[in-house]
Amino acid sequence: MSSEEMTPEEAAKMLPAGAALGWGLVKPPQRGPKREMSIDQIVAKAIEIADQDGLAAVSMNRIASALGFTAMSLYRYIPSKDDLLILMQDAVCDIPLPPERPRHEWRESMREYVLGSVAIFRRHPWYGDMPILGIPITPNHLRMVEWGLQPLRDMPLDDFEKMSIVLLLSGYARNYGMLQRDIDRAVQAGSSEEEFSGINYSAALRTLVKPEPYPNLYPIVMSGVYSGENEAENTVGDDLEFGLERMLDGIEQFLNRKISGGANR
Amino acid sequence: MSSEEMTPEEAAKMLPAGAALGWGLVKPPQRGPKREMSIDQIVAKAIEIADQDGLAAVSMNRIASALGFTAMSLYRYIPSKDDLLILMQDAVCDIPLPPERPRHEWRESMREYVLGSVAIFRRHPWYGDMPILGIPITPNHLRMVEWGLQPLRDMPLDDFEKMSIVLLLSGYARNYGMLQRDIDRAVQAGSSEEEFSGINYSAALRTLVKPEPYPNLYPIVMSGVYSGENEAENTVGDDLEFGLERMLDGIEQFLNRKISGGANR
DNA sequence: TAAAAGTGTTTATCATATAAACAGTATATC
DNA sequence: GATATACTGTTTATATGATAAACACTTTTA
Repeated sequence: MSSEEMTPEEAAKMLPAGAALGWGLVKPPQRGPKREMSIDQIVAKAIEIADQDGLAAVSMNRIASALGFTAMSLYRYIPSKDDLLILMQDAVCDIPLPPERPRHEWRESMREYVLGSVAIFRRHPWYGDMPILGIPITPNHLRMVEWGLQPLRDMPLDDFEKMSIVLLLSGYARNYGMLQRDIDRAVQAGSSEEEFSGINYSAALRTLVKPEPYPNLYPIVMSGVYSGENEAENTVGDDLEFGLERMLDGIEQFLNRKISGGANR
Repeated sequence: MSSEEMTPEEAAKMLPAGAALGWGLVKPPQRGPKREMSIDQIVAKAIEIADQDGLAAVSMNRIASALGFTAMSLYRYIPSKDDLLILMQDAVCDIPLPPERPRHEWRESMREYVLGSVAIFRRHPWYGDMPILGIPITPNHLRMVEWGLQPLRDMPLDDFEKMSIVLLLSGYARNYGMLQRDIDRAVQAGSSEEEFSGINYSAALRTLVKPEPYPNLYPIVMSGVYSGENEAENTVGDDLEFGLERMLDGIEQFLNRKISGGANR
């Protein structure tokens, strides 16, 4: 409601420290000894550790040690671990947007957006483990939202509808990204030897899932489809693509109804 | 591949302890002193604490203290905290399925399923904070999958297609449930006094999001739609419903194509 | 009537985040 | 140029977590 101006410095105070850092709103100190590290360096190392050993392995100690310093030294750069996590999240969203396409290729644009989002989850398996604290507020993360909005630019949609669609697609990307990550993990684990012992629960499920309280699930467990065994015979091909095309179809239908002017209920 | 029989006892060994407990595959001990607690009691208390103070507040100590025991006593019932989390997750999925509807009301059935799933996230805000470890393998959680499959029973779909659709809908429910939870949290926080200070970042975003790298996002931030300010004027009404109807439209179109026998590409 | 299995407790260990105090260093102002 | 100031990275300490090990006591089984 208030439309007063606001300086970036004031804005910084209203954001979590991690977000303020991400926006470059915290000026590096002028006096004192020269810094031996940098925020970027710390974040990069944290991401490296998370990529390799998971989010749980990211401790202040581990990061600092890997850089040759003590845990406490990190607090001279980043006020808390939560802020570090915000910075990590934002950092992996720093990917270049593809060139804009003509309006009629909006479906392909959206596919690009969703696939681009999913790629983050695959590249950084821990990304999906990060708690969602709220709407995106960091620069690169917001650029992902910008990406999602781009294909909708010249569509006959108001702001609410555009956001709803981006929400739908980004949510889908998140879901699918996490699924994909789980599959990657299972493949990694399975390729060793425990494929049949611990990770793969299908044998146990076949014993436990009875037609009794699970009439619809039962045949799917028995056929091995539930636990993703015979992927070779998968008629759907790619779950990502299947769901995505369904959603794009639904969106297209909504657009058509809007354009032809009918009530959209 | 192997289609040998398997006893429930053998199945139990292949599952995480929490899942085995959930299936009732761990027989209570025969000898020794009478137990003063029960697994159900522990899980119920853990859920109570999580509902009230969030998942982070759930510590073995806190649960045990609330029950009048020491932290270590819990380990006589549940082997690890991870297993407790599995049990919590399964417990809140213990909701009765609604009566089955005739085939032609499949859209309404799916709405019920999605809304039912979303309700779990609202009732138990911590539910969305639980890491997804893999496909559902606990009894109540699997009953939710069963619920999602139910409307598809007599549809001309193979197992892969059915699972893809349930995956799509359950993912959507999860996403929307977490969004709804975030809104609930913001409302709770905002109703006190910090509505304008910390939680609400819209003022800061208006300063930081420039037309420059954010041409499409910029107007949406400026109009206040991005941060969900003027919900009163929201044309979409309910984000949940909007996205859900788009998805159902997409699914319906897929079904129609399938029925009319055409190639679905 | 043991022996065995299991109870809840106490004590101890090992991470973890981070506060506080410290000795040294670069800059800004006089 | 001197010195106060704002830093630096480190050391030390605290608090909070999960959980292992050893304990004394209690039921049931043989």
